[in-house]
Amino acid sequence: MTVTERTHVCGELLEGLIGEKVKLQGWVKTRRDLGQVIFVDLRDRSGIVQIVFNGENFPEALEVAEKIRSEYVIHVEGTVVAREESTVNVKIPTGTIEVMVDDIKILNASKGLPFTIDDDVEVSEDVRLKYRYLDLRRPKMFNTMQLRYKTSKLIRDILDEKQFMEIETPMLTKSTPEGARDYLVPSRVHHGEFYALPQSPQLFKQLLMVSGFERYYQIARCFRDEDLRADRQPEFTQVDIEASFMSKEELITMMEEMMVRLLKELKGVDVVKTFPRLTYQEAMNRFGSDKPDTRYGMELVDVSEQMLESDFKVFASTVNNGGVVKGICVKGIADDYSRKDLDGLSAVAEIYGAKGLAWLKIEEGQTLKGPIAKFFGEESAAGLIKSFEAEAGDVLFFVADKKRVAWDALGALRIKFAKDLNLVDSKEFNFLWVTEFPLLSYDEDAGRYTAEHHPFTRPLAEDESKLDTAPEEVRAEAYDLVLNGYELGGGSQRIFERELQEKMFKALGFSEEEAISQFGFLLDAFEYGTPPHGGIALGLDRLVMILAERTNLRETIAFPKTASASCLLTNAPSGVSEAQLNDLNLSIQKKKE
RNA sequence: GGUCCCGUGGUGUAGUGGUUAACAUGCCUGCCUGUCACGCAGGAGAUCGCGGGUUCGAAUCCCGUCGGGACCGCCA
Repeated sequence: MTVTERTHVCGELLEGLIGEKVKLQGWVKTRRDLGQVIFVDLRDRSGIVQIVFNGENFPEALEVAEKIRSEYVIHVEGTVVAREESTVNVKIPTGTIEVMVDDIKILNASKGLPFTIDDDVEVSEDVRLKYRYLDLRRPKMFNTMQLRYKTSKLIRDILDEKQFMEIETPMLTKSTPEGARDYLVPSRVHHGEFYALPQSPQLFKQLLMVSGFERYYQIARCFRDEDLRADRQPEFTQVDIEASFMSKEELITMMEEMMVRLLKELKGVDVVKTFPRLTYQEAMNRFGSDKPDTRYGMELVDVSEQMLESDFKVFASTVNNGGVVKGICVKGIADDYSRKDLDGLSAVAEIYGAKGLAWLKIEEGQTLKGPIAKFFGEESAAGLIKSFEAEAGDVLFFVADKKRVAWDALGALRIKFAKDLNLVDSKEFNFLWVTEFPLLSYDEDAGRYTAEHHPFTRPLAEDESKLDTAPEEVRAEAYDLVLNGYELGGGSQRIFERELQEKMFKALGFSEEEAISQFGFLLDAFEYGTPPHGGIALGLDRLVMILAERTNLRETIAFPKTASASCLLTNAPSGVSEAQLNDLNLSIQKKKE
């Protein structure tokens, strides 16, 4: 037979076509061989249709059909026929019809598969990644990739409506200090010199503002050579946005509108039009996180005051030495957690540097139970119960330590309980903004201040004067967009005056020469009429991950890296030839022991 | 750099000191004209990631190593 193009796709074949001759191409999903009749579920991107080979009518076609196996790609020609009522398959949309095949050609055979192409089959992730091209055949993966495409398409449409222009920026760019470790690319032309892959298009997008584009965006690939996490890949995609003459409020409103539309059009979910805002301090104090998940309660309560006079010396002395005592109340778990279970939770707190995790069970009649209960008299027990709004059956957990440790440990414990107790509704989408981040934080190892966001972030106007005197008190005009406990994106108003930018570099411990050699081009640009500007960058992979209700970034990336940053499909990274190294004047040192 | 979990036919699991290494599914062969996770009968397929140690004896215990995963550090 001569193979010509297909006339229809599998998922579209409906009753209206009964009696018509059709040509189909696709993959064999399953084959059911009953001897003189063979049924095949033929799959293409659009769906599945049952095709039938009947030895009575078309013995030659049946003979070929006997040879086909799962995932063979075939071309078939036949007639659409209605199924008898008793043989209708209600599980598939095309279940009322089938195609009686009169001719078939095998276009490409398939070896035995490493795993079945089916959403319900559990396969370990290393096998999936090695055969990613087969993994992506699974409908769930196809749907996620489609969701990703629809997300970026909709974002482009929205930004286009608002007069934003997508402009590409270099992938081979300059390595700069600050921030994450760079991926370096050696230069062949310039002996001993390197490009860096961009950690973000930050500097270029600011320069585009100087150039007068006013509204820029880019769906940009970014690279950071740091260790991976479930929600962190070494290369990832940012929706990078920058606008001139746009206030923080205008930008926030625009982003809120964008998120509302994404949720509505992609998930059919209505979310509140104005997102709650928390200052950094408030987020940390209430949730122990700068990206809090507000779909559940268990907020942190500070009981430092109450513990000043406590008989429990560990708590009292911590507060007297400038530390804090903070706690959370977990509702109704007293009967389900044994003393051993509760003691075991200390390990969670200890990861974050806490020396321990104290707990108290609340019993009927406002009494406390637990190893430290004896330190709390009737009055202080009542005080604690009131502070936590606790009831009988609840358990209180306390961390007494430096503020940072108490935040981190209790914040993590809160997340753990939400997960263990199944308090999280994956159909709920809670956006919020976190504002007033500290501009700088002191890095003990480096012995200097580093930028909390990045060195181009504008300090809040009222804090600007403290840049020289009390750098750690300066707040940034920055805003993080948080969704369900994930940092979706971060943005800020930028410094656009040379003088202020120089001041900022100075606060970061740069000498004048260093600032000029690293960022001189930016400082120079700021002297040629730079508009006030600001912007934001959204993590597209994370956004899609949450929309797809997944908890792992690899599920939203077609060809992701493993936790050790390798690609199991291509085996990258890998060695290169001597000739390649010679071109670059590079040699490989022995590994340090 | 660190802590923890996992590694057993193609795939997913069971087996925690002596088993013929079990089960499901997939694969192969045969039979079957209405199946749709087809069914029935039979068959092949695993030196238990790798190396070393303990032991009369190791898939099982110990050490190392490699690979996968989660987290801490790191991630402007």
